[in-house]
Amino acid sequence: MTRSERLEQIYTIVAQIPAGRVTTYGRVAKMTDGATARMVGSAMRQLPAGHGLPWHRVINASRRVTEHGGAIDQREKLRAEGVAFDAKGRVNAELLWP
DNA sequence: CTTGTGACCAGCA
DNA sequence: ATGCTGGCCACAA
Repeated sequence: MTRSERLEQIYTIVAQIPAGRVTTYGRVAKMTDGATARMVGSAMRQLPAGHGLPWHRVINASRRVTEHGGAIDQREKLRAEGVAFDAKGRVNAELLWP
């Protein structure tokens, strides 16, 4: 597997996450062939503008939004899609996409 | 619930 | 080549 092939896999998988659902870095990584969770995070970080990918539907394994530059926007986008956060900032486990 | 530790691997200085 | 750093994860304690 080359680096760009894994990137494509990551993009393809993220693009398949339905609106109003979320998944985790590790889950995306498992669906690819050889990518690690860190690479998924790195891929999301380097996304160009206007990519059209629902990057905001990717959260961490504890069902929280990881602290980073666009975390506020991420929560807002999810909320706009109907993803509810509880008082501790966690999303409902039933919203997880396999 | 919280921390700490080890594993993972692509970039970059 | 080496060393450090990441939108992380699983598994302790």
